[in-house]
Amino acid sequence: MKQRNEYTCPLELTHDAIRGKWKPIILWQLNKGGSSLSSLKKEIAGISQKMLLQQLSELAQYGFVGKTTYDGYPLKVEYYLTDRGRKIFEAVTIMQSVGIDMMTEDGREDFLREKGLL
Amino acid sequence: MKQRNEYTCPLELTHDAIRGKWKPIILWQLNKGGSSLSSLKKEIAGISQKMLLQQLSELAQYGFVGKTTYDGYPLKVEYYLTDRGRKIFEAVTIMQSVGIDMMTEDGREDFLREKGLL
DNA sequence: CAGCATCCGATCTGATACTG
DNA sequence: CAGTATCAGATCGGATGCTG
Repeated sequence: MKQRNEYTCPLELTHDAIRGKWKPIILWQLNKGGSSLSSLKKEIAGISQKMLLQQLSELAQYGFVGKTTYDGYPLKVEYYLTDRGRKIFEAVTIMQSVGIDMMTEDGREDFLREKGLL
Repeated sequence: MKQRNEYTCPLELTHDAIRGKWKPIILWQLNKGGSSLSSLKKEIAGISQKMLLQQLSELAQYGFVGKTTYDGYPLKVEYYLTDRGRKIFEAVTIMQSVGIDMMTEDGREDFLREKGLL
């Protein structure tokens, strides 16, 4: 993910931080509890391992996600939301609720049909 | 802005809706009150007219932004936040606060310096 | 002042194959 | 199971010039 060279306000920074296609869903899943790479992959339909790892590491860079690696075989790793991750998750919650709003609003059937939601 | 062909959850829909580089800042500005194209352009440093118009119209498609056109010359148009826009703005507020968090947290100077924030 | 069209380089994403 | 590398197509964003 490319970031700006310069930020004029904090909002831009956070926006960059959750820009990726899968980030909100990853945060959503992680909020349910720590998870391994493979479980996340199962839970998030359509994501590739590359994308999952890439976006996880970006979320980690911004301090939204933490990671615990356990020794031994088979390899085991757990990803989890940090405090900051839980805070940004509040925004994700609002997004979810607005999304439900859009999906259920009357008079927008065409719009939704277009998007494959109906 | 390209959207998915199919959504598996409302969250994805909303995420797509605010994905663009300038959308959160536009929402932020509009929350201060209705505004014309040219004022927005002045208020948002670095945005081009094309991007501004494009993202405004996408925000309008999702029902976050409304638009009033007045007759006569010179042309006059006012963009404003809808109710739904004000709701998604709550998420933007959280993003702003998390951004401030990241900017002011101790021990991350290097990270922030990298991003041109210090 | 508001808005549209086009061209082009920068980025993002996904598929695939490979390593510890 | 976890993670990395690479390559190609799709998308995005910015500059510029034109219209009502």
